[in-house]
Amino acid sequence: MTVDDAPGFAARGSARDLLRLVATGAAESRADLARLSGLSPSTVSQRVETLIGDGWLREVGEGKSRGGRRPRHLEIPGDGGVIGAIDLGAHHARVATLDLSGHVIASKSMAVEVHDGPEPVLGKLLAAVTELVGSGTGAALRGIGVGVPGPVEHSAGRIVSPSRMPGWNGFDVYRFCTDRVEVPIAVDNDANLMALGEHRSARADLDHAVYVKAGTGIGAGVISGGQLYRGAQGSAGDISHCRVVSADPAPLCSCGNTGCLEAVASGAALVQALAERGIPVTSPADVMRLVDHGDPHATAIVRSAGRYIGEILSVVVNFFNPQAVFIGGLLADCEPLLASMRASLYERCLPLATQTLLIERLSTGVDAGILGAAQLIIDRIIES
Amino acid sequence: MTVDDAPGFAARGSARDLLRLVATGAAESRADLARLSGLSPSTVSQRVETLIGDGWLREVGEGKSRGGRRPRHLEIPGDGGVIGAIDLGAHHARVATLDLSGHVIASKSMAVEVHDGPEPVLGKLLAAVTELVGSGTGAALRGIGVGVPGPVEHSAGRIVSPSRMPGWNGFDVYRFCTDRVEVPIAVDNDANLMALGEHRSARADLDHAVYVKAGTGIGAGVISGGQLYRGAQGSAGDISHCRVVSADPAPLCSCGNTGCLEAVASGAALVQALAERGIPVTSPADVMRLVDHGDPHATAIVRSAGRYIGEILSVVVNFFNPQAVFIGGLLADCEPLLASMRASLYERCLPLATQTLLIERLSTGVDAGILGAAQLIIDRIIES
DNA sequence: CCCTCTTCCTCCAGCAATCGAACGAAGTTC
DNA sequence: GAACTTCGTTCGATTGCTGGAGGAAGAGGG
Repeated sequence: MTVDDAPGFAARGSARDLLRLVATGAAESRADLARLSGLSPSTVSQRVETLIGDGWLREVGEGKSRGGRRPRHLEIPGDGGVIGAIDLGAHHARVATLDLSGHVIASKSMAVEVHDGPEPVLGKLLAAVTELVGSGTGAALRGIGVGVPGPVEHSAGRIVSPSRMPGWNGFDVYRFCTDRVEVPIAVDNDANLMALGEHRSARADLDHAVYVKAGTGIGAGVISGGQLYRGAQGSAGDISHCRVVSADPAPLCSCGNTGCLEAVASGAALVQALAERGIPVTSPADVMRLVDHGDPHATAIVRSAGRYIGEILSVVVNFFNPQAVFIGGLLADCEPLLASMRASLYERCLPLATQTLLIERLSTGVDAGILGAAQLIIDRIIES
Repeated sequence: MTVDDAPGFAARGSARDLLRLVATGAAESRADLARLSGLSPSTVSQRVETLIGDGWLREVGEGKSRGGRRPRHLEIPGDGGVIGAIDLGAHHARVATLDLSGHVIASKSMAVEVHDGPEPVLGKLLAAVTELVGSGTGAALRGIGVGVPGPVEHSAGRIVSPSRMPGWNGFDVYRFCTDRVEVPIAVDNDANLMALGEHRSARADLDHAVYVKAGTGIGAGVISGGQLYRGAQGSAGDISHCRVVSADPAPLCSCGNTGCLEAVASGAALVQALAERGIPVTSPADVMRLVDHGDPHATAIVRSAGRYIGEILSVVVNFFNPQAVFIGGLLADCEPLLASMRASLYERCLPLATQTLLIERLSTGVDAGILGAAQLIIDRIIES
């Protein structure tokens, strides 16, 4: 009512927040930090002092005067350590090293098959990360963030009943990694990491947003109150098995139900549907290529996928009333899909919920997942 | 990762929280408060002192010894003031007075028709509240909480594009009330207030829960992180116009779309559907009576309503992953509806999301709305 | 060149919230 | 009646922050 509603800004001012302001380039000096964080100059000064003492920040030269004393530039030291990131997909993975400000130093995509099972896949990826670290400047590895394409019990780092990861059920990714590498490990769902990465790196001003990952599978990550929202069991955002087609004959899903979103709109589903019509595709990337070449069947099927995703998202948008919906993953690059998803959302949501709703592609693209993985580690190691 | 995830408890310890512990009967002494709030005994003592000074608490006699010194009982004074509450429905309203601990002193149901327009309806209800206050102990009125069956811009107290409240669009309920009564006024959606009331009064331990109100219309309130979640525009929880039936011919909704949840599962929709089959019903209450009497048509239609609600809720549960789903409103008393809603949820949700999910009727019943209205006012006036 | 004004940053006193430890008050138990 | 519990208060100590004074360093005007 009128007066004293919560200000909407999350409480900015923790050591993490100050660091992020420097990392994103929003602040370059103590004065900047004071202005942006709302803290008093004295508080900022003393916080910065401890951050410098702990190696999180460094003074480096001076900036331009704005009519008075020159500000002393702050930056996050490049030699303060590197963070490893793994973003595992169904058919390929992306590994990277990032600096403490969350910027990518080196990255690499590689073909892996999730159904080869956890040990060989994770072993290969950990090796790739250590190789990237080794070929770098020699800065110490501070931790590794891991994203996997299935439900993760985040607090334990274990995989729980994934439908697209045969052989991974109950596998303890956290333990597997900590047994092999002696640094902090954080494991989460790929969609959650995508959400975290895009949010922190591109639109940290949003309080409530939904990030849909449409690749071989379909998932979503949720930001609520400026933070990653996980829900009661940590499965929040998992819209892959929402039923979208009630008519028979509805496609059978790997989860045993029929008409799941994943069974009609995921990359895997599109491949299967086209293959059944005799069109030779073996991967979602093939489908995207066909669409780019103007193949009518592929375009039609991609359009309907967008409609289906929009159908489920319309419920999500009405219920959650976010400020923005982002779409990422392989299928996000496909204009027809985005268009039909938008149409479906605008058609079926409350006008109140869509009047200022942003519906966009990820701005961080394929890097979102590894950016999020790094953020997870930064959050972990920054306090103490 | 294993270790330092957030504790899940919301920060307990504000003056509000202490008061609530006393109000709900969970704590009766300073020692209880210290144990339950996690604060140190000294902090509790001094907080309690100021609360007593401000008239929010009172010492009253001593309790039984538990092997040592007897605790001094604390209670919320009955003469500290009363709170007015209005819970407006489409065809009837409930007004009440409550004490500062949020317990109902007196309540009254009355027939009103929302389509008579805002001035006459609100005028009548405000009069009813002041009458209830007048017939009480003479304690001062501290504020009035108002719930209305449509979207409310909570920060302004104004109604925005309600589909079931002709003539109310844009009406400033807040101003109308403050112009007539010189006490704090708080306005919110009826489903939000139902959620707030049930959560605070019955299950304040839940962090994430969804409260569905199924009456003449259909709405939902959301608790996230122990707090009422409103979303970006304040329309969170509004699932009434989610499309649920893709088959033709889908019923036309008052919003102009077809197949909305409200058009197939609300009380109004059930009345219309039965009337079209020549069964003489004029209100949702009639439908409930028919179901109680075992009328097969009414039971069948109520079952399908439960299934439709469950269908939308399954998306909500997958996405939001709450600990509990509660159902309230007139239709909630109907066992077949609850049963088919449960079936639909269990069938279509991730096992992970439903394995510990509570699906229940409101425990505070018809009072939930006025309980929530009082909580809104308590929140407003308690600080200062 | 000097004086004034601005900006950046630090130092210091002080406030507010909380805690821990010590202690007094009041009871129970054996 | 001595020992042990429980309840509540008092009294520093700590923590986190703020505001103000003021020093450092520069811009600009006469």
